[in-house]
Parts: sequence; C-alpha cells; structure tokens
Amino acid sequence: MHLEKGEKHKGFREKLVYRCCLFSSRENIELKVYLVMKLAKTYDPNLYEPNIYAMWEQSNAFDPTGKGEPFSIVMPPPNANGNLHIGHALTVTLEDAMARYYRMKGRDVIYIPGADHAGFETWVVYDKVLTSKGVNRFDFSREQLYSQVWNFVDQQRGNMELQLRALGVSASWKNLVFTLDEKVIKTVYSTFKQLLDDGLIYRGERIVNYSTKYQTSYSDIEVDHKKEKGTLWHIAYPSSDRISEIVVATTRPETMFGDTAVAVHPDDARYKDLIGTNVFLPLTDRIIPIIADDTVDPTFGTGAVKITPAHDPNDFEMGKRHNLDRIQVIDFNGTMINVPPQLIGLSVDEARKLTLSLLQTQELLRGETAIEHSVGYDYKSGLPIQPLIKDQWFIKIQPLAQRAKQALIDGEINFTPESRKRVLIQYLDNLHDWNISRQIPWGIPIPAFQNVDQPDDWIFDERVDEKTIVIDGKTYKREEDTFDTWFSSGQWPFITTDALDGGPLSRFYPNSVMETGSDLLDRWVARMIMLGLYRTDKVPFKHVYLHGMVLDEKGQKMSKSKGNVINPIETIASHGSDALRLGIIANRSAGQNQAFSTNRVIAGRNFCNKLWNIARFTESKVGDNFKSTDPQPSTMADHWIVRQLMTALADIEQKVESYRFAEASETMYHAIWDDAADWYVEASKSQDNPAMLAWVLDTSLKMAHPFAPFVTETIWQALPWHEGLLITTSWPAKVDYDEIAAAEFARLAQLITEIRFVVTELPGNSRYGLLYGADSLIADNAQLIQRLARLKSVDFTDQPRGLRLAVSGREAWLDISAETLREHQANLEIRLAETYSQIDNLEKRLSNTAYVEKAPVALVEESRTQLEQCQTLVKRLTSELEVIK
RNA sequence: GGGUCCUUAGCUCAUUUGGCUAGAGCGCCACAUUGACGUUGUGGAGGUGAAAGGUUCGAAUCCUUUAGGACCCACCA
Repeated sequence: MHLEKGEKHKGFREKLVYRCCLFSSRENIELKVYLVMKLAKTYDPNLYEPNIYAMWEQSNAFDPTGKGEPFSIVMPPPNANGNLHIGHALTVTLEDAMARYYRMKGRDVIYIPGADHAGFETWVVYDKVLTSKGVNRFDFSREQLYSQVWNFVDQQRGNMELQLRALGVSASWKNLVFTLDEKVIKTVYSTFKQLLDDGLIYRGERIVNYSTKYQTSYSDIEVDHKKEKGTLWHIAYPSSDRISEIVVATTRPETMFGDTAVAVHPDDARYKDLIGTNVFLPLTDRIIPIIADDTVDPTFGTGAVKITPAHDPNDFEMGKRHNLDRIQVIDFNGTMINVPPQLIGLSVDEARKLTLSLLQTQELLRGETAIEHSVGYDYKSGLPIQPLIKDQWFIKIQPLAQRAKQALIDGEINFTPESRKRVLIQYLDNLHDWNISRQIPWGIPIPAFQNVDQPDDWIFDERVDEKTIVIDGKTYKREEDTFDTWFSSGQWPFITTDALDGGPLSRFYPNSVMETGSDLLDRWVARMIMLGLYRTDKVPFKHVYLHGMVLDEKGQKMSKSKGNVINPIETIASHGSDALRLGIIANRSAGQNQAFSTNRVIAGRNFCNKLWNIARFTESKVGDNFKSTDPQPSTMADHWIVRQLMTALADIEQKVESYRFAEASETMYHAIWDDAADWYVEASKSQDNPAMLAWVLDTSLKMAHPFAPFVTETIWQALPWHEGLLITTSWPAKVDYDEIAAAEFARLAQLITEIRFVVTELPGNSRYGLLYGADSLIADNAQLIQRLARLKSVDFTDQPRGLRLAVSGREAWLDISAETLREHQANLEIRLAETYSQIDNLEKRLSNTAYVEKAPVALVEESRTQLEQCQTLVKRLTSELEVIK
C-alpha cells in the first residue's frame, strides 16, 4: 500500500517537473489546438496551459502598455525558496483576475511580482541545515553566513516563480523585485537615515522578547500569547532585623536572584510601615529594599511583588523609576548566571525546580495558588520567550501611527471588508515602539557604527561590509544586527514602483489595490501605510482587500500535522489551473475564513469543458473560412442573447469593481452556461446566423478570461478568425439589441419550459405533439419549439384538443388523450391553490394603505402588475380545469 | 478588560445602502438522450434565515438581549 502511494506521488512529481519545464521553455510554442479541438471531446488543460503561458510571456502581454489610466497591484512577495500554498493561490487568483479585467478595460496595468528573502523564516530553515551538519552559527562570521544562505536560497529559487506561472499570473516578470535587491537595500538605508535624522529612531536598553533558541529578539507580533494554568508561589523574604517577613507572590521563582526590591502599594495598610525597610533575599546574602509604587495591585497575590528589572518589562520600568540595579540571571542562551553556584548553568525549568526545593528546605515557601495567566511563546520554536534586556534599535512609532490613523480617518484608503479599518485604527492607537533589530545574519544589515571610545556615539554609515571604519581618527565598530523583515517589506509599494526617484514605474504609486491576507493587517498593512506616508507623503495604496484563511472542507485550519493540506500545484496537475481558480474564487467573501473543497474545483473544470464544447460547436457551425464581423442580431434569439450578455457584462463590471469577485464569477458562469450554452447554442441549431454565434463565443471568452485565462486563450488561439491574443484584447463593446424581440424570445423560453414541466409531470414518458391556434410566435418558431421541448410535432389546429398550456398564456395544447388529461388534473389544482395564496398575499399588501403610500411607486406598481398576472393565470387554470372535467 | 466577525437548504457559502417567490455549487430524487459537451440535458424536492423581543408599510439585513462558535489587541507578580 505504502509503495503504491509513494509511486503515485512520484508520478505526480514528474508531471509537475515536466509542467514546470514547459513553463520555463522558451521555444516551440506553436499551438496545434485547432486540430485537436475538432477531435477531443473534453478539454485537457495539461496539453495547453504551459504553452499558452509561454506565449503570453514571450509576447510581452504582461507589460504595462503606457496607455490609459494606470492600474497597479503589487504582489505580496512569496518566500523565494518556498512552495506556494493554497493561500497564495487565492491571493494571486484575485489579483490576477483584477489585472486581467482592467487590462481588457484598457487600463495601463502592472502587476508587480516579488520574492521575499523571508529573513527569519528562511534563517530558521537554514539553522536546521547547520545543526544537521553539526555546526552552529557562531562558528561563522556574518558575511560567511550571509553568503551561505544566499547560495542555499539561490539553489531553491525559481520553484515558487514557476508555480506562480502555473497559476497563470499575468505578472510583469521583468519588474520582479527580490527583497534583497540592491534597490531595496538602498531605499531601506535611506529610510533608516531619515528616521534617524528626524529623531524617530533611538537605540536603547529595553526588555525585549528574546528567543533563546534562535538567539534573536522578536517584535511583539512574533510572540504567541497563550493562556495557561500556572502556579503562584508565595515566598517569604525575612526582614533585615530577622523579626518579621514579607511574603511575595510570583510565578517565576527562579528569577528571584535578580530581585533588587520588593514593591507594595503605597496605601496598602498591611505593608505601610514596612516601606523603606529592608529584607534579605533568600538563598543569598543580599539585602533589598521594600519600595512603594502605584502600579502594584494590592488585591493580586499577597499584594507584595518582587522586582526583577532585568527580566520583566513592568519591573524594568519600575526599576527605572526607583533607580534599581538590573541583575541578569538568565543568559541569552537560556541558562542561569549570577546565581548561587549549584544553580549556575541550569536551564530555566531546572532552576525553577531547584529554587523551589531550596526554599522548601529553608521553610520559606508559604503556599501556592493556581492561576491562569498568559505566557509568551516563540511562534517558531514553541519555547517560552524570555524577556531580557538588550540594546536594540527602536522606532518611535506613535508619530507615524497617528499620521496613518489620520489618513484612515480622512478616507484616503478604503477597505474591503470595511470594518477592518476600525480594527486598524484601534491597533495604531495602541502601538508601542517598534524593535527593528534582529540578531540573525540573513537580512539587511543595520547601517550603523559605534564609536569604540564613546559608546553613546553612533553614526550612520553604509559601509556595512567593514567591521570597523575610521572617521576623523575615531574608530567605529559596526552594528552586527540586521533589520526586522517587516521594516523593509513595509516599504514595498514605493520600492517596487521606484516612487522615490520618480522612475517610469512611479506612475503606479500609490498602488490601486493591496490584496493580502487579513492576518497581515497589523504586521504588514499598517507598516506599509506608516512608512509609505513617512517617505512619500502619500498613502501607499488606495484600496485594501483582505481575504480570509482558506480552510479545509470541514472548516478546519489546514496544517501538515493534520494531513489536510491541499497543494495548489497538485490540484492544477489534476484539474487544471482554471479549475482551481474558478473553484477557489467561488463562494468566498472578503475577510472570512472559509472552507475550500475540491467539489468547487470539479465544477470549475466542468465549466472549462463547457466552454470548450461551445467552441467546438461554434467552430463546426461557423466553418474554417469565417471572417469576424460586427454582430448583427436578426432573430429573436439573437436579440435575446445580446441582451443577456450585455446585462451580464454590466453586472460583472460592477461586481469586479466593487471587489465582489465570487459574485462576478457566478454571473459569468451562469451567463455562459445557462444562457449561451443551454439556450442560444440550442436555438442556433434551428437557425443560421454564424456571425452571431461567433460573437456569442467571443464575448463569452472575454467575459470568462479574468477568471479562467488558460482555457479561454486556448480556444481563442484555436479559432481561425482570431489573430492576436485574448489577454490583450478589449473587454466586449456595447451591442444594440431590440428589447421587444428579446422579450419575445423570453416568452418562447417560458412556453418551452412549461411544456417540459408539464410533460415531465405527465404519466408515462412518451413524446407528445403540440397543437397551436392563431399564435404567430409559435408558428414562426415551430421547429425551435419542437427541438427544445422535445416534441413529436408542432402543428396548427383550429379544433383545439388535449391539454391547454395555461401558464404562458398561449393558444397551445398538448395533444394528449383524455385519460392522461384526467391524471394531470391534480397537478393543475395544486397550482391553482398556490396562485390563490399568492393573490391573497398581494391583495393584503395592496390593501395596506401605509404600503401604498410609503413604498416606492415602482414597487407598488409591480405588485399591481403581479396581481393582475396572477388573476389572469387563475382564469386560465380554471378554464383549463373545466375543459378537463 | 477592549475590539472584530460568524450562526441561512444535507454540506460549503452567497444575498452591497431594509423591498419581487432568500440564491449558487456539490449532494439528493425522477426522467431523458446516439454527432458541442455524461466533465451532458430536462424537471423537481429541500430553508418558520441560531433564539427572543423591538423599530418599520415592509427585517436574513437595523437595534436590544440570550445561546453557541472563530479571531485580534492589551494586561496578568
């Protein structure tokens, strides 16, 4: 069994590699779709997608045209050495649909792709490589590590970009930006310099979130806070006169060796007299003071709290207020230092146990209580985060945050979903200074140097490859830290468009839309807005569209451990890229975490096949020598399909432009399947207007192209009457139609539907003939009706017999026997009853004077019309029943 | 503690400023069919919109409360 599974997997890999080779091939893209289309009944995406993509790319179809109003989207850069997951598929499907739509609408479109060095993420991967080789980062210099990781990433690179191609993104590859490209680094340095000059960056000792596993600090957003049950230990600190004691409560007894005070609330009657006295720090020979501070909560624990400025952010602040010493007792690798000899070198956990047992021995433990508190964990390793003091670079964030907030309040950026804007404003208000230093080598070095003789003297200098530099006889030592990745990616919109130096792409700044996952609202979107405004005085984008997480079909989060991960590339290999795109865009609204099922993908695949077959039929009807002309609707069906497609187009435009992608694709789907295929193609079997048929196909292809680019372009290329590319053709133009003729066809369709319904309801399954009286609509379309309603015959009669068709109100009878007729009676009676109840409702509504007076006139008018129609129907049904009786 | 969101058909979800009989896909039932398509066609069943109350001529939609669920932020000795 396992073998089989493995082999299947292997087969898939080979297929994938093959496809990726095709995507990257630059030769032999001559397409032989045309001949194949005549033969193959089903559309096989694997045969065409790679070549179609290569064709687009070689034709420069993804490049901006320089004509029309600019429209720009910058892709959130996927990890350069990673693989795409289903979330990327959603992102790029939405982005690409917009890019393709606006391109066809004549806008000057750019979709800028990117690749992320993914600083910390990649570093974690590489760190494992080092570990597996039995070495560690401290065996190498920053330069050595940087170039090692660079080579490592370089080997893996390209895969992600091929996968984006497989998804069909119409991105401007020539303008791809890697987050470690020179222009990125240059801009990041200049932003740093400007912040420094403006006094918005400072270096200082602060308590940072420290990962002892990866030996780097984190920003607040990289810490996972988990609520958990813990223990609050009560520990007695004997007073210096050995007469009394004060009992403190703590969850972290091992940090007591770093205590430099005990704090109580100034008004706490229990301890008032003790303020200013000293206590012995147990297990040591140190004496520490009891101090008073407002921030102590007298109702928590014992009301007395040990103060450890080196290992707790609040204690750190209190320590500053009271001039307390900071004694570091946990090292940067997570082991104990500056503690009694038997504890030195222990891990935090071991130290806690030993400390407690030592206190126990000395009878200083005064009890313990269970509490629920939240503990910060390293989001990557899952180990606890240690709050430690470190010299770090910080951005004074509030000036930037408030400016961003004002821009949001002023409505300079719109959000889908709208409510996220308020969430963001709240976030900006609560934002603390941003630690931008990271102690990992894979990233952009912080361009700062420290005077070796004067530690407070820091200067900006870009010569980061030099370990020391000499300026005016003073020696400066470089900063070894690198920037937080979000500091550089927060500048992404203006870097990728060269907005600062006004290059040719700067017309695309601010970006039209920023589309990304709602989980990135604070960590990325907020930072782009702040830094964008700071550097360019403009918001970086005009609209933010946030999508939710893609869950598995049961609504569970996808994860490797659960084994429910859907690999988009695998889905493409089995159902095609378009099918995946159609499947993932359907049934999905902004901001919601929503389930994704392959059912939808299958539906998408079926739709592609539908298009394929409409094309096959059209081509066979239209012939090889057809020359495309302006559509000339002549028959009722022609006018009707023009009306349907025009209505659908307008609807799609409105929906895409208001970011309602699922609804837009649904409209497109139904216009093509229900109207074009089910009615118009069927109707055209009884009429001859090849130019119209070709126009219907062309319009359908254009309409579907933003959502299903590959199959539409494949067909377009196969049709002998097209020369250029569908991707660069224009969105369908308005075509006039005759509303009356269109409405006539709709009535005909109604009649046909009624016949189908009645026939299905009739006992037996034989075909019936249709008799009609003085009804020119039926007379003129006898053949069409016969075919579509599957009738034996359609004949004129002046002697009606059989079953009168009541609903559509035509002079028409189904030629059935009296016996069958009687069996049908019951159906009619049900329908009559339903109509009566509808009339009842309408009458109630219309007799309500408040409704008639206050509701819009059109609505009231509509109700009246409906009532009339129902009353007519009742008459007909009644008379029909009389005939039967 | 502060905030956001969700609860609609068997399943997954739509339904934009309140307004026609609340719609799709899949699933289900019945029937059909040999040349565009079985990855098909035709017809159908299935919803007191989480619960209760309110505003309104009219509520899935707005307000209040309750229940259940997801998430974000802050603090936690």
